[in-house]
Amino acid sequence: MTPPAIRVVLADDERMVRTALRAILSAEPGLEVVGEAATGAEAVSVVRELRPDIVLMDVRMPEVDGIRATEQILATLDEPPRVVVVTTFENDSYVYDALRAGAAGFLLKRADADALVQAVRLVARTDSLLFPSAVRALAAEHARRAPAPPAWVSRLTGRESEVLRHLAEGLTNAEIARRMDVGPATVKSHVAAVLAKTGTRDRTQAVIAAYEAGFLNAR
Amino acid sequence: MTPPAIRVVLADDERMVRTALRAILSAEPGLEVVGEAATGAEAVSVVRELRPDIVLMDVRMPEVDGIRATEQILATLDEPPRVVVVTTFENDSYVYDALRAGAAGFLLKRADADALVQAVRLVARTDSLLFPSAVRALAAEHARRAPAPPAWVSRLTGRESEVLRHLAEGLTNAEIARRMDVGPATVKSHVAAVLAKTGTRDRTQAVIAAYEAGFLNAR
DNA sequence: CGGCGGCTCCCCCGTCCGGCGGAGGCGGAT
DNA sequence: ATCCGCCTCCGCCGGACGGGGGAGCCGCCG
Repeated sequence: MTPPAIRVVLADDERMVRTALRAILSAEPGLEVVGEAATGAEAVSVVRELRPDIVLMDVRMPEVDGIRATEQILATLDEPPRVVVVTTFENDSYVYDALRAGAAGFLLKRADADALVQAVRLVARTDSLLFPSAVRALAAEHARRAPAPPAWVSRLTGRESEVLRHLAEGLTNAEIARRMDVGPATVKSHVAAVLAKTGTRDRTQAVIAAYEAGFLNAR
Repeated sequence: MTPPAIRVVLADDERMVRTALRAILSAEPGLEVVGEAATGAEAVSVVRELRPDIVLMDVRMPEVDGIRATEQILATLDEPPRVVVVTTFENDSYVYDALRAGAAGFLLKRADADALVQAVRLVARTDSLLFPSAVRALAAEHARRAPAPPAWVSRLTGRESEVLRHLAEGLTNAEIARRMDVGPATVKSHVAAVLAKTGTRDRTQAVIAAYEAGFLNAR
């Protein structure tokens, strides 16, 4: 006796993509595409009705995006399906959001058919295991989450950077002077330079700029 | 003609674990365990010599941990193997480090044999795709990475919270007063209260405290 | 009804800060 | 040899800030 088929719902706003996915998955024994959706909202209702085992969810969709749809599905259903988020990737930082939304997997559209099938089977079967280079890209991306370190960062001289770090510790000029073993006047100069280069008007704004720029994480 | 077997190296400091993994993997057609290592350093040299397709790498190992070993392997070899990091999980934030090190996959020790095999095959074959609830746990963990919002957060009154947010925008008291449509004196009072409750001495330190506490993300 | 906490505002005072306009030294690039 | 960037300091000034000590008003709760 064959085990019950893995029931899959496809959510993607492009018909061609759905067709392609359906073709690939339907050709597989043990896999059954039971429904499709073209928007996030539709995905939610379709899933609610059909109760599939797996949802292949595109990130970019009209009305409600894939991430929100995933959230809603996982939040409102008792035994939610495993949601696999699908993306073209490229400039996507969606990966992280997908994770947070509770996605069970992540799939690149350029993955070959074989990998796709394998992935679906895997996700359907287990709640444990592995992830991919896609996520590595995420990690990098996340590290890059200050991808455009504002120009001023590179313009700060060594001393100015030191001063800014100390500012971000909440030190007064006098304290910074002691720590850096220079006169208070010098610190004032450096602070002034930092303010000018960061385009801020006082130490508080400079500290904010430092935080926002991820300046404090850069080692 | 059968395709060449996927060549696997096991790196784990516990012999029993290696034995178990070997037993599982060797039983699979198309998989071949070609080597073992008990330390990170050993793993690096074994991999260098045997050039496997896949390395199952324990995180916790003597001398050099799995993360570093992974880094070294990926950095020093031309065609490095896919490294799958293995962990017992539990309190691990290793996941993230593993990612950064360039691991191609992540595997829980409690994964069943079937999933393990599947995972190895998958990683061997593709460079694309998916990851697991293990990573979801990571995401949660990462989100929880400010698990103890300092006590003062809850003590701030509504107005004080508003003021703190405005401070974190780099506004002066006068500007805050205008935005909140109150007198400057009132803002001074609130600021004083914020400083007292946050245990800081000036607005800059208060802003730092707000950032460190994740106060600004809390909606 | 009497606290009590939160919000609003007041004055005074000393300090810190940031803007302005310098200046000297030093090392590397031109 | 000269210039330029960086680091080091100086004085002066006005305004912003933070501390201290109030005060009146409201709404809630016992």
